[in-house]
Amino acid sequence: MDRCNATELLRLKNVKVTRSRIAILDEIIASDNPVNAIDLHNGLSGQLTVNLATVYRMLKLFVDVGILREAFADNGTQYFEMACVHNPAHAHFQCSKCKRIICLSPLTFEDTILFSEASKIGEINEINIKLKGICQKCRSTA
Amino acid sequence: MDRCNATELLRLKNVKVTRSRIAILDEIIASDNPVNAIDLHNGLSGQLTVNLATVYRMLKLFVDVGILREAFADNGTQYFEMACVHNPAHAHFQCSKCKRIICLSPLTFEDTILFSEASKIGEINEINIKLKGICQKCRSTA
DNA sequence: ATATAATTGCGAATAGTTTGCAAGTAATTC
DNA sequence: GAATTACTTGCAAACTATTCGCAATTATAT
Repeated sequence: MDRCNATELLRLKNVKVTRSRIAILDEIIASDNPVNAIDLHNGLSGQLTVNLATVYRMLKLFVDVGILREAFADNGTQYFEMACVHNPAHAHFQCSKCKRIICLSPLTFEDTILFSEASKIGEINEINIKLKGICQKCRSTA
Repeated sequence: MDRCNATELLRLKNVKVTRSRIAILDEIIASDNPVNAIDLHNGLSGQLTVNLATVYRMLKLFVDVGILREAFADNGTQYFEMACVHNPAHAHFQCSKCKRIICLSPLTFEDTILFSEASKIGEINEINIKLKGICQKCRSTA
């Protein structure tokens, strides 16, 4: 799977390139699933440490400049994912039992027909779809 | 628009019928938009007062027994709506500027084709779609 | 009417997130 | 390469939404 380069991406978006930002953004780029602030904060490997408040500030900044999108909220926690060309918009499935998140295939043009009504109401620039249920594993284990 | 009767609904779901529950449920039934705990707490008219913690407990209970569904989360706040026959599942549009929420038309059978992939992953029992953008009003005002 | 079990109010706790401010650091200019 | 400037960061405290324990209250079954 192709991934973005953190430094290039930051530079491209005209935000200052700092050690901390690269470290956090690298984590997000490397993750196959949406991430939250606390995981990112804990997930820092090795010597570098980034304050949790700073992580939150980064997440907000990254969303503002279009590096990230908010994937979904789970139980009052915000999850984010890359908003780059390598990660087109898609729905998420969450198992209510094991809480596991699965990213579904990118939304297709046909899918967006679903939103024709909404496009009459306004200009859509964010689509958020979350499906909840019981995954196969949990179903067979039950 | 047809609406449920709070007392009947509570009885039907086998949960105890109390003054407080009726008051809160009545508010939700009467609302044309998803509601949150604090609005419900503030929205109590007249003499009856229900503790905020109790409102949260009710919301959780009502979701558990299937009276309510979680409509969406906005900025860390949960919004709920009736899950009865009068209010079939539907997507929500939110204007990022004026924050107004608009309920879209009920999801159709065709819409659910979108979820065929997910149904291979597990049994879906909750669908959550939120669209964000700028509504016509805000666009013309800008 | 009484008994029983569930519900509620209250206060305090918790979790996630935001903010102010002083100190630190990246990028710019000389 | 050092000085300047504006942006970033750490820290501690504030804030918001939500949850919890416990004692007092209340709905239903007897």
